[in-house]
Amino acid sequence: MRTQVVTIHDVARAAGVSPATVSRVFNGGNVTPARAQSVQEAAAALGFAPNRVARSLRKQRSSVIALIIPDIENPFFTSLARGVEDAAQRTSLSVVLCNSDEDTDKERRYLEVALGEQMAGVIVAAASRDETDLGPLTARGVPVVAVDRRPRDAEVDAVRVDDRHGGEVATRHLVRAGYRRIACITGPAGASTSEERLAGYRAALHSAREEGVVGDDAYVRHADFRVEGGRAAMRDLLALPEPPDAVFVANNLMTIGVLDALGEVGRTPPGVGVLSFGDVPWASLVRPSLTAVELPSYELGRTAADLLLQRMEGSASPLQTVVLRTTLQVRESTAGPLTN
Amino acid sequence: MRTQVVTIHDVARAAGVSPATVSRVFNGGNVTPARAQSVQEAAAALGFAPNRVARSLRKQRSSVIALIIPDIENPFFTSLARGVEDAAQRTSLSVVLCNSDEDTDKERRYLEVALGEQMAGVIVAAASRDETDLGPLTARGVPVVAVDRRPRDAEVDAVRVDDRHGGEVATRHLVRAGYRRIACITGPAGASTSEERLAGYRAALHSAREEGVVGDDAYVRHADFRVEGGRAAMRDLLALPEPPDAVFVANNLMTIGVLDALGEVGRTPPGVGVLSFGDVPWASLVRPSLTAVELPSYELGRTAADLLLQRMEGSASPLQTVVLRTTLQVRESTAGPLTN
DNA sequence: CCTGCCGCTGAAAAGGATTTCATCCCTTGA
DNA sequence: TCAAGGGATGAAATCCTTTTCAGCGGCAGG
Repeated sequence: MRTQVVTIHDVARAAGVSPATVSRVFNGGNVTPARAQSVQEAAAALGFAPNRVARSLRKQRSSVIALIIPDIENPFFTSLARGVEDAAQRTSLSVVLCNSDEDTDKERRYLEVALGEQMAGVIVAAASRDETDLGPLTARGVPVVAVDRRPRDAEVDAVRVDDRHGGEVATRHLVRAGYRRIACITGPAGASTSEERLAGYRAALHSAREEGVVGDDAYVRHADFRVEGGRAAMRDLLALPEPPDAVFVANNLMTIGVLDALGEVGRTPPGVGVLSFGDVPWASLVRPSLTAVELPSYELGRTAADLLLQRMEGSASPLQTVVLRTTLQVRESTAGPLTN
Repeated sequence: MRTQVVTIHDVARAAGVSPATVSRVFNGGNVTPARAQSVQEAAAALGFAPNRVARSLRKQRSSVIALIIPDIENPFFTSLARGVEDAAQRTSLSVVLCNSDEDTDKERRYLEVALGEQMAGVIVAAASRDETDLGPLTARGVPVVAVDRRPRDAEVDAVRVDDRHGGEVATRHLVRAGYRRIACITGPAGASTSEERLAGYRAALHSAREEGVVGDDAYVRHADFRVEGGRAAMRDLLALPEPPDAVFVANNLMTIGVLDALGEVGRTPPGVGVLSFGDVPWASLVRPSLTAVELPSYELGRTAADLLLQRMEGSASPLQTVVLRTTLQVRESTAGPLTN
C-alpha cells in the first residue's frame, strides 16, 4: 500500500551514487561502465520501476500516443488500430485507444486528456468535421495526424482514402449493372467521409442521367454508420411508393442493417443491388457474396503512425495528406436486377 | 510551441489570488464565491487547462483507468469495452484501451505502463493464466479487476462467465441432438477460458459414454481464438480418417474459421453440427443460423467496471468473484446429423 | 610543467499541481 | 466583552525525475 515503493533516490543510495547518475544510466548518459552496472544491480535488487508521471512532467512529454476512433465496434477501426499498433511496436511508445463513440463531447474529453497527459502524439479519426478541435494540441506542438476523416481547417497531416472517387466508381458500377433507382445510405452529415462518398454517388448519378437513372435526393438517407441506422434507413427506403432497386451503403456496419431489412421483406441481392463501402466483417459467411469498395484499413493506420513518428522525430516537412486507393471488388450482390 | 501555455500560477496572478486558491476552486475547496468566480473568469480568459501530469504526480494517482484486452478485433471484447466505458462514463474517469494481442510480452508492457502512469485502476482480460503478473499493481494498492479470464493466484476481484458449465451444457446439447463424434476446438492452453470450456466438454462426453458417444482427445484441438486458427483446426479434423460429425468451438472467431473450412469441402451445418461458445458477430447474416452459448459481454464489462469503481472508492470488502450466467441459444446449426 | 579540454559526477533547479500548516478574521456563545 | 471555533487564505513543502551547471580529475599537446 506504500505509494512509491522505490524511487531513483533509493537506487542511488543503494548503489552509492547520486540520483542524477541513476537517471543517466537509464537514459543513456555518460556513466562509467562499472558504476552503471552497480546501478543496474541495485535497481534490479530493489525492483525499481521508473515513475513515468514524474518523467513526463519533467520532460514535458509522455511516451504514449493516443488513437481516438469513433466506433470501437466497427472492425474497420479496429483493423486500423492494429496498423497503428504494429507501427508503434517498433518504437518505445505505447498506444492507447480511446473510443469517442461518434460523440463530439466524448471526443473533446479525450482530446483534453491527450493534451493534459502530455501525450507524445495523437492520431484521430474525427467524430465531426466541424466540431473536432485539434487547435489546442497543435498549438502546443503535439504532433497530430488525422486518419480516415478530416476535420475542416485542421493544420495537421492526414491519411485517408479516395472516398469521393470510390463512391463514384461504386455507383457507376451499379448503373452499369442495370439498376435504375439507386439509393444511397450515407453517414452523419457532420463526417467528411459521409459527405465525400455521397458526393461521389451524386456525381455518378449526374453523369448517368441520360441512361434513365433516377438522380433524386428522395433516395438519399443520412444514418449513423451503425447497424441499426442502416436497418432503419433501408426500411424507410423500402416504404417509398417506388422503392429503390439498388442501394449504395456508405459503410460496412450499415450494410449489415440493410441486409437485415431486406431479409425481413423477403428481398435479397442481387434482386435489389447492394454495394458496401468497406468490406462487411467476415464477409465470407454472407450469401450472396457482397460487392464492396475495399478499404486499406490496416495500411491507413500504419501510414498514419509512420507519419506521426516522423513528426515526433522532428520532421519539419510541410503538412501532407496521403490518399490511399480503394478498389472495387465486384461480387454477386450487384449482378443486376434482371437475374432475379 | 511554448511548453506549458498557462499554469495555475498565471491564473493566480491574473485573478489576484494564490495558486493554492486556484487549485481549490478547481477541486472543490472552500473559496469565497466572489473570489471563485474571478478565478473562473481568469482561467477562461487565459484558456487554462490543468496539467494532468503534475496533478497525477502530486496525487499519486491519475484519473484514467486502463482496460487491457487480448484481442481488439474480437467483437466480444469490444462489446465488453463498451460496458466498461459506459460504467466509467458516470464518473470523471477516462478509459483507455490496450490491446495485448494475446501476447504476454505486450501485456506486460501495458501493465508496466499502467503502473508507471499511476493509473487509477486496471481491468484486465489476461492473455495468460500463468504469466500475467498483477503483483506489482496490487502491491502498490492499485485496484485491479480480472475480467473474463482469471490469472492464477492473482489477488484481485474477478468477473467471468460459467465457462465450464456452459461448455458442458453445449456439448450435452450436441449429444442429445444425435451427434456421436463430437470434436472440440478450444483456445490456447494457457488461457483459463480455454481450459474451462474444454473441461465442460470433457465432462459432458464422459457422462455420455453409454450412449455411444466417442470421448477421445483425438477430437480435441487447441487453436488461438482467431479465425485462422479455427479454420486450420477444422481442416485438420476433417482430414481424420473418421471426421467428427459435430464440433464445439470455444469462441466466436474460431467458429467463423470453422464455417469457412466446412464450406470449402461442401459440408454445412447441421449435417455437421456446429456450436459456438459466444455469438458470432452479426450472426443475423449467417445461414443456417448458429446455435451458440450466449455471453453477456457488455454486462461483463459493466460489472467489472462497477467492481473497480467500488474499490477505488475504498471498499474494503473481501475479494469477490462474480460469475455471470451463459445461456444456450438453440438454432439451426445443431438440428442433428440425420436431417441432412 | 602548464594549459586546455573532455568526460564523469553530484548538487540543485525545474516541471505544475495539491496539500499541509500557520495565520487571520469573523462569527457565535457565554 | 472576551474566548473559542471555524472558514478562508497564502507560503511552502511535496510528488519524482530530468537536466543544467559547476567542479573535479586526467590526459594530451605545447
